[in-house]
Amino acid sequence: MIDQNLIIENKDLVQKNLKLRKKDIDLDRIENSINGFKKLKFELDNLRSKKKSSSKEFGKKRAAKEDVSALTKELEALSQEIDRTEARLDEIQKEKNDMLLQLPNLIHESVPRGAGEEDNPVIAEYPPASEPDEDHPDHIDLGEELDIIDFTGAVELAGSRFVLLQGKGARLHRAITSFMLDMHAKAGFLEIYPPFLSRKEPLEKTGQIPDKEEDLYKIEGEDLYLVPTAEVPLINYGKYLKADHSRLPLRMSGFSTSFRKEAGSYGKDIRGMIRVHQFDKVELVSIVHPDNSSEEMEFLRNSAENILRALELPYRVVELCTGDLGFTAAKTYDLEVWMPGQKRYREVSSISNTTDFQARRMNFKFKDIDGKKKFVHTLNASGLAVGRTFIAVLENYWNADGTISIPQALQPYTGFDKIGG
RNA sequence: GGAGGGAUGGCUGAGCGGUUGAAAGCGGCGGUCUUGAAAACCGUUGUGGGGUCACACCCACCGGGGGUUCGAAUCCCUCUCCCUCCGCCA
Repeated sequence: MIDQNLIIENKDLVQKNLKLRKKDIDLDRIENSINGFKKLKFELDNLRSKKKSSSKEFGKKRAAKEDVSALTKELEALSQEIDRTEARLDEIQKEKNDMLLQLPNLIHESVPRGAGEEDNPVIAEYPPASEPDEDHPDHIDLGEELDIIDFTGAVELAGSRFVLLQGKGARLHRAITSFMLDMHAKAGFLEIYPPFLSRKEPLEKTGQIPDKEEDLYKIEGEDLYLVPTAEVPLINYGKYLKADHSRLPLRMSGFSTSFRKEAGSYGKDIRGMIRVHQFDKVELVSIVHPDNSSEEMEFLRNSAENILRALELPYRVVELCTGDLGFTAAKTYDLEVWMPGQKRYREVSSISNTTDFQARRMNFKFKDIDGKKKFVHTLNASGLAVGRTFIAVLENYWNADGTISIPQALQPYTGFDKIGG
């Protein structure tokens, strides 16, 4: 949520932002709604004030055994008027809040202009040493040949867009998770193992609801959803920890299996384990002083890149342009790993600064050194998506003899240095 | 699953129909004292909204929602969550 006063005081800025995001939202309507709300709130407060003092007077009069019938009538009438005004205010407030929740975050001024994905500039590139081989096998071929991925078995159990790993495949996948968590722990992130189910409220606070509600799995008959990312429990947990300036930045790493319906991506990446309903991800989250969020974003980016560097995987860094930026983000970098089997780069991490957008939604403030309460800034980064990293290892470490080498850094975790052969 | 008990400010915990936004203690902040610190003493200290250049001031909030009443933290209903005991269980 953005500051509602911005709509009144700096409507041009908000309007420009919407234009950059190609969103068509009627700001005048929101402005009217805000003003209407304020006016009615003022009226209501005055009525309540009157009632309060009259009620006190009533108490005194009755104690003094004075006649109270005129006052009773007056108060009854006042109460009725207050009820009516409250009802109207509730309505207008709900309407106002609904509209405000539809507004995306303000874009950071450093973000490049562009219409969509195709305009995202590549800002750093560490390409593979050699040219891609035309008939390089992909993870689907490799997984089946080496008997470490069973796609049809997974379909039998859970349907399409699920995957089942076995033997060394399952162990490599687990090793990647442990490796990542250890790296981040060494860098000072507080490791968190969160619940994989979440009540609705935390999802609203971090902005998945309503923006991405159709992508969430809901537990029938209960107020519980499967989390689409550990960002939800981690950021919300950050607030629970009650930050003050001496504890910032608060850096957490969290593992969670993530569940997404992938609604709206029918036909996209249907083969393989690139886009599945259930995937593991190590997430990084920072809660910081508002002055430091840009700097922190670079720190998170570096933390995520460290994993790719340690695994010696080719990758590039892309910055999302204005037209491709997510709802809550002021600025986003994507890390894309090279997948020689697909002959293209694929996203393994998304690093976003959501500035005070989530903080406002959840009323997440900290006590600054001057004693004032201010909104924190929140950031999140994948560090990294485990399944896609697994794919990248298979495809990049494939040898011409059909085997797959294990990256040096992972060998202490897998206990073997090779799959197949 | 069965039987009870509870939810009050950063924390502990009083209040159980009117002047209580809420005692007291702890913690936090400021000060006196001290070479410095501790202790002691004095003062101060909830959140959100409206309002203001900033104050002042006004309103709301005692787990959520609803009700009774002129008036509710206090009474009634309901939901949620937590705790204790028993059963079951990775």
